[in-house]
This record gives sequence, structure tokens and C-alpha cells, in this order.
Amino acid sequence: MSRAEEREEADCVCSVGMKFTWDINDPKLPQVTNGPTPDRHLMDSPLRHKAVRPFQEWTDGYVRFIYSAEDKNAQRHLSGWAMRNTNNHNCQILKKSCLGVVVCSRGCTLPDGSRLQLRPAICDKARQKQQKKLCPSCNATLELLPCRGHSGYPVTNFWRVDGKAIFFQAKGVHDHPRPESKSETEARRSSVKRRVSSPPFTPKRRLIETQALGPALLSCVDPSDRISFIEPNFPQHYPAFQSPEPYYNPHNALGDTPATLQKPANPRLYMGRPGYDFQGYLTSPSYPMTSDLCDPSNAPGSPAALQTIITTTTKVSYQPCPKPPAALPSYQSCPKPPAGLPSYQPCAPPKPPGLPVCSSLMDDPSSSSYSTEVKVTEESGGVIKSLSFQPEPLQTKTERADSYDYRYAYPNTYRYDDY
DNA sequence: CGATGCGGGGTGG
DNA sequence: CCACCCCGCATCG
Repeated sequence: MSRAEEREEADCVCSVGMKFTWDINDPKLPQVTNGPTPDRHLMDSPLRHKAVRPFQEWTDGYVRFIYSAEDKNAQRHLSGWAMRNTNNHNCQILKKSCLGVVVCSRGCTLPDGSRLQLRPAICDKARQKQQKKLCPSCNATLELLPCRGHSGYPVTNFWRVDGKAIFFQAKGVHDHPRPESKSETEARRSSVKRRVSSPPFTPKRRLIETQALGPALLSCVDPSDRISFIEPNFPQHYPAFQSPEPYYNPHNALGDTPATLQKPANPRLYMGRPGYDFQGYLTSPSYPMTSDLCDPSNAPGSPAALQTIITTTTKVSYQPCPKPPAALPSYQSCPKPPAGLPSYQPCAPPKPPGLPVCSSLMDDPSSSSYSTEVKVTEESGGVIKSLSFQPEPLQTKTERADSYDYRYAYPNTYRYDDY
């Protein structure tokens, strides 16, 4: 996607020519084009045609994407972050909230210099079990760093199928390191399984596997197995450097996700946890925050004000899962879709109560760059703005010192684009 | 075994 | 009312 196009997508111009954009709760969502390029002639319409984009595994910030209904990853509502289903009592919009990341309570450093960042099990039960395990590196207990990136609550992701597209909207900025991607976790799991099932201990092979999957994979291994991981010469690609993409391919048979479009996590996110710095992140390229609030009245870093705007969109202009019985005659009930189909698929003509007026959310500006720190600065000039209290990316490397209460230390980091 | 979805139900603002 | 959370149930790989 060209620079110009990126710009156009992030076109929340808060002025006379205000260009509205969609919100996951909108009664009517933009139509989607097949091609990658938006229809310029309809740019001024809230319902202007939009183009689908390649799947984004690691979304962050207040962003919105439109994927092709054929996109396998989108169909599965995947995310690199560990997201669990959250009941929002709306069968048309699937809501998921972030579980955070599991880390070593002692914050030890792995052989490769990185830190343990496990993917929290989605299943509650499994997660509890997971937390009882010990750090594969230092034997300390594991700890779940909850996500509080959305006004103190976990970052939420919303999915909605509409027409030929799958709409995705995220709210909040992850205030914790990335966990392993889902595919990595799965890979590790199967790897461990293989190992267990094959008696002959083969150090060589294990090392190879490890290198392929990254240090974080060391985690859930049996303590007895641990020693083999303390191998020197550990590849240093995890977590920050690796592109999630390679691991995603297994799920990406259709190849709708150009690896080149992947972007790493933003180092700034972690300022929220001063006690936990991640070298990997800090050295990784950054990308401009994907905030998309454009209402000047929110500017002054008032989480409260911000929340107002943000959460406003969480509610729906839709009927919560229409119940067949009395009431809503004009609505069909949400019939259970045939196996395989998400039940939140549109099942009734959308009802438009309150039109979510320009939710002041602009369209996924995040996609605007997969560049490096420097480049970001260039591009963002005048567009991406940080709140005054927000330190520069690299300054976020708060020394973790000894204190470990990195949880409630700072408010969320917000960013506003396109004032 | 878990990942996912669904949806009933409780809670606090 | 709304946004969140918890929990159990069911399906599926």
C-alpha cells in the first residue's frame, strides 16, 4: 500500500470536510471492494467503499481493519495476543478481551537475553494450571501480567461479519509485552509432545527445534528438560525481532498475509510496566501508534474523556441477540448457523437507533507504517501525536530495578492522531 | 486437553 | 442501561 493510500485511510479529518468512518457498532458498515485500493470517488462517504487488507496478527491501539470474508485468520478471529471470548450479549459482534502475558515473577533473563513471555492459556482452567508451573529458566513462579490497556480494562477486539467482509476493531493499547503467538504456542506444544513420545533423547534435535521456535518455547517444558535450553548461542530473535508471520503461515494457507506487512510491537506500550523491560522490544523497530481518536476535545490526556469516546462505541446500535419470542417482530432471531459459521453473522436487518456519529475514530492509521523508529517520526510529523506525559519510545526502557509492581504504576498510554 | 463460541447471570457505576 | 466479569456447556481439532 502506498504512502498516499495509507494517508487516505487514516483520513479522519476533523474539520468541515470531516470524513466519517465506520465503527463496529454501526448499523451499516462500509461496503467493501475486492481490490486493494479504495474507491476514491466515495472517500467522502461514511459508507464509502473500503478495501480489505491482509490479516494483521499483532494489532494494537484503537484500530479498525476490514478483512476479506475469505481470510482464514480473520474467520478464526485470530490474534497474536491471547484473546479470550467475552460475552457482550450481542450475537452479531464477537468480543474478545486480552489476557495479557505470563512472565517469570522474578523477571529473570533467559539465556538469549530475552525474557519469558508465555501465551496465557485461554481456558481459565488451563490458565490456572499454567500459572502453577515454574519459570523454566530460574525456577521462580510464573506470573500473569493482566492487560489493562483499555482504561484499566483489558484491550478488547471486536469482530463482525458483514456482507463480504469481516470487520475488526480493537480498543486499547496493550500495556504488556507480547506473548508467544498462537502458532508458536501450538508449535511448542506439539514439539513437546513429540519429544515426550519419542524416548530417544536427542539434544541436537531439540536445539534445532528451539532455534526454530524461540526461547520463549522453553517455558512449559518439564524442569527435567530445562537444562538443555540453557544452551549457549541461543538465537536472539525472540520475541521482538521475529516476524510473527512465518509462524502464521500454517494458518495462512491462502497466503493472504504478506509478511512484509507485519509490524512489531511498539516499545512504548511497556512503559506501563516500568518494572518490566523487554530488550527485545526496545531494540525492535517501532511503528506509529495506531490510535485514531481525532476529537480535539479529548486531547489533554484525560483517560476519562478518552474513555468516554472509546467506550461509547462498545455498545451497539443493534439489538442484543434478538430473542425469538415476543418483542422484536421485525427481527429474525439469530438462528444457529450451520456448523462452522460464526453465529454472530448478521442474522437480522440492522436496526439503527443512535447513529454512532463520527465516533471520531479514524481508520486504521496503524497500517501506515511498518517502518523503523526514524521513519515513524518522519511519517508521523503532525499526524501522530503523543501526550505530553508520554516519553519517547526509547525512554520507555524503565529500568526494572527491584520493585516489581509494574502493574499499576502508570496510566495507559494514549495517542491521538490527526488533530 | 485446550481453543473457541455461546449465553445465562451477577456486579458496579 | 451499560460494560465487565465469571462460569458452565458444547463443539472441534
